[in-house]
Amino acid sequence: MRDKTDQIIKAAINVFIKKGFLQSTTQEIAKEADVAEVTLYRKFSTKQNLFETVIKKSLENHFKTRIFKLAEEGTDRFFEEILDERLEVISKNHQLIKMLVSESLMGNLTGDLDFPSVIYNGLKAGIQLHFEKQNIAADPGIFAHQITGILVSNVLFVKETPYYKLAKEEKQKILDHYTTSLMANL
Amino acid sequence: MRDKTDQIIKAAINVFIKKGFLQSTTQEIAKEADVAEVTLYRKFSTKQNLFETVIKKSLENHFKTRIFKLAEEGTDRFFEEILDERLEVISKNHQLIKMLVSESLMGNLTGDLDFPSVIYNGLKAGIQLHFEKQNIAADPGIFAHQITGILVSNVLFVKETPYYKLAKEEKQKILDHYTTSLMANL
Amino acid sequence: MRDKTDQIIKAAINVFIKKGFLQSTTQEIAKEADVAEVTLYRKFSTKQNLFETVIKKSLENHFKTRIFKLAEEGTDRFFEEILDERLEVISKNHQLIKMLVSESLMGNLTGDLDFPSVIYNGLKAGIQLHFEKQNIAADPGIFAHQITGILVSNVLFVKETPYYKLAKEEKQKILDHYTTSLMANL
Amino acid sequence: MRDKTDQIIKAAINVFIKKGFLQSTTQEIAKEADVAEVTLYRKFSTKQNLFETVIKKSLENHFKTRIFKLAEEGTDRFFEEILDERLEVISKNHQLIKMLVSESLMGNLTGDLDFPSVIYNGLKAGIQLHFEKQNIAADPGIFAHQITGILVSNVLFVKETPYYKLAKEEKQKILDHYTTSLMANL
DNA sequence: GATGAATGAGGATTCATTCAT
DNA sequence: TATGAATGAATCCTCATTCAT
Repeated sequence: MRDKTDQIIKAAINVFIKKGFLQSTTQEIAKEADVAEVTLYRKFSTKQNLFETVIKKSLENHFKTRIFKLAEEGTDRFFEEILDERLEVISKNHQLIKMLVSESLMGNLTGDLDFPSVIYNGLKAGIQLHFEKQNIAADPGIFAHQITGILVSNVLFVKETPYYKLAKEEKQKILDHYTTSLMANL
Repeated sequence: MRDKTDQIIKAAINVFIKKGFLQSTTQEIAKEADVAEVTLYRKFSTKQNLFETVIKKSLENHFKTRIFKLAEEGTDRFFEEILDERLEVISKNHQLIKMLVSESLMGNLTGDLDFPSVIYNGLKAGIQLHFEKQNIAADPGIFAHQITGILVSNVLFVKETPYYKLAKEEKQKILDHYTTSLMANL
Repeated sequence: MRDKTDQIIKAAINVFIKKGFLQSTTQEIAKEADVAEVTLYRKFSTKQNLFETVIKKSLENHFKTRIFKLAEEGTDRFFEEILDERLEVISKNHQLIKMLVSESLMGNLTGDLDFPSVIYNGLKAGIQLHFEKQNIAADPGIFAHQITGILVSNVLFVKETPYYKLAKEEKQKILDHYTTSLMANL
Repeated sequence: MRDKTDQIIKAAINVFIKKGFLQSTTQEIAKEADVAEVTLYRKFSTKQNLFETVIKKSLENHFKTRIFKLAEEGTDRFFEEILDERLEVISKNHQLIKMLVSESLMGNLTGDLDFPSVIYNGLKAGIQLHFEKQNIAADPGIFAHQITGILVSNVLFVKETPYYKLAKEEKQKILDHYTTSLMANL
C-alpha cells in the first residue's frame, strides 16, 4: 500500500517533470507507476491533488537549506556559501526546477508550493538574520531578489557543464563574480 | 480582411496571455475575436501556427531595443540605460512576458521565438560591441547572463508599483543598485 | 464486458455494411451499440482499428470453405460443389460482400483482410490440390480467376431471387452452365 | 471559361480516380485545377454534381463500343472481338474503372451512370442482336453476365503486364480460353 | 485496498457551401 | 465571370473522473 503510493508518486514526478502538469495524463502516470488508473484516484482523488502532493514532496526532499545555520554562524563568506549551495542544488535538479518555475508562472502553484516565492522568502529571511548579526544596514529584500535572479538565470540557460560538475577553481571563479556583484552594494 | 485577421491576432494574444498555449482553446479565441472558429483555421491553419504568429508579432512590437545605438554612442551610462529601457518594457508587458518565459521553460518556443534566448543574445551582442568600443576586456556573456537574471527576477515577482510607474528618483535608486553590482566586476 | 464489446462489434458491422467505412461515424456506431462513444475507443482505440477487427471477424465467421476437403475427397463434381457453396454464401451475405469488395477497390483493405484476394487465393490453392489429385495439367490460377469473376458478377448484380432461395433445379441449371464453361478448358 | 470548366473537369477526374468520391475534397480539386474553390461551385453547384458530370464524361469518352457493329456484321468471332475490345479498354483505364465499380458498389452511381449496369446492358443488347442474327436460341443475359464477370475479375486483380501491352499471341491465348468457356454453352 | 469498465465534456481540425464584391 | 472571405455542421479522438465489484 505504501508501496503503490510510492510508485505513483515516483512515476508522477517523472511524468510531471517531463511534460508539465497539463501535458501529463493520469493514464500515463498510472502506466508508468504500473498501477490501475483508478488506484491513483483512490489515493489522491484528483490530478491536481496528486500534483500538489508531488510538488510538496519534491520541495521537502531537495530544497532544505543551510542558510539559517550559516547566518547564525556569522561567516564572512555568507553569500558565497549560500550561492554555492543553491547553484549545486539547482544544477542537480534542473528539469524539476524548470517545471516548478514554469508552473509558478502559469499560476498553478500557490502559497507554500510556489517555488520562486519559497526560494525568495527563504533567502530574505536568512539574509535578514545575517545582516542583523553582522550589523549591516541594508535591505535584505533587494539582495534576496538579486540572488533569485542569479539562480533563475541559471535555470533558464543550460550550460554545457552543470555547476555541480565544474572543477573547484571554476566554481570559485563564478562565485567570486557573483559575490563581488552582491557585495558592491554593501 | 486584414480586419478579421487582426481581430483574431488581438484576441489570440489576449487569450494566450491569460491562459497560456495549452489552456487556450481555439473556440475561445474565435469567440473573443467575434469570428467563426473555422475562419481562424483558414487564416492560420493550426493553433500552434496561430500561436507562433502571435508570438512573433509580439516580439516585434514590444522588444525593439536601443542597445546597439547605445553601444555605438559609447555612453558611459550604458548599463544604466539598457536596464532602464528593459525594466520599462518588462513592467509594461508583465503578463505577456510571464507567458513567454513560461512557454519557453515548457519547451514550446524554439529558435527566434524563444524569448529568454532572444533577450540574452541581444544583450550579449550589444554588450560585446560596447566592450569593444570602450576597450574593456571582459566576457560579455556573463554580463548578459547577469542582466537577464535581473530582468527575470522582475518578471517572477510582481511589485506593488510597476517600474514604469515609479518616480524618477526611485527608478534611479534601483538602477544605481544594479549598475553598481554590474560594474563591480569590471 | 464481453457484452459491450460484442454490442459494439455487432453495431459496427451493421453500420459499416450500410454506409461503408468513410460514411460511418463512430458516433452512430456507439449509438446503435447503446454505448458511450468513448467506450468504443477504449476498446478499439481507433475507428480504423474497429473496422479491421470487424472485417476480420466477419471473414472468419462467414467464409470458412470446404474447398480443401472437397479437393481431398477427389469428387468429380468439384467445381460444381464449390460454386454452389460460394454462391450460397454470397447470396446470404450480399450487403457485407458488396462492402468488402468496395473497400478493397478503394484500397482500404490490405493483406489478409483483402476479401477478393482471400477468395482468389483460397480458390487457387484448392484447385491446385484438386488438379494434382486428379492429374490434371492446367493452370489453377486462371480457373480461380474465372470463378472469382463469376462470383463477383453475382455480387454486382442483384437477382430478384437470391441464389440460396432458388429451387433445387434452378440452382442446378445455373451450376451446370458455369461448370460447362469451366470444364470446356480442361 | 470553357477553359476553366475543362481545367476543373480534368482535375476532378484525376482526384476522383485517385481518392474516390468521399475522400476527394473540392479544395484539392480546385487547387489541382488552379481555380478558386468557388468557381467550381459556380459551374457545378455541388460536389455531387461535379462528380456526376465527370463520370458521364468519362463514360462517354472511354467506353464507346463496337458491339452493335460487330453484331450487325455477323462475325463468327463475335465473342472474341468484343472481349478483346473490352479487355483493351479496361486495361488502359484501370484506375478509373476501379473507382467506377467501387462507387457503384457504394450506391453512389445510379441510372445511366452505374458503370457495371451500363456495361452489362450494352453487352446484353449486343449479344441479343447477335443471337438473333445468327439464329442462336440462348439467353443473352447469362452470357452478358458471364462476360461482365470476366471483365470485373480483370479489374479486381492487377496483372504484372496489362492486357493491352501483351504480345499478340498471349492475348490470343487468353481470348481463346474465355471464348471456349463461353461457347461451351451454346 | 485494488481495479476493469464506462463515460460526459470538450478540443482541434476538416469539409462543403454561401456571401459579397 | 471569377473569387477572397467566411462559416455551420460534423468528425475523430482525449481526458479526468466515477461506478460497481
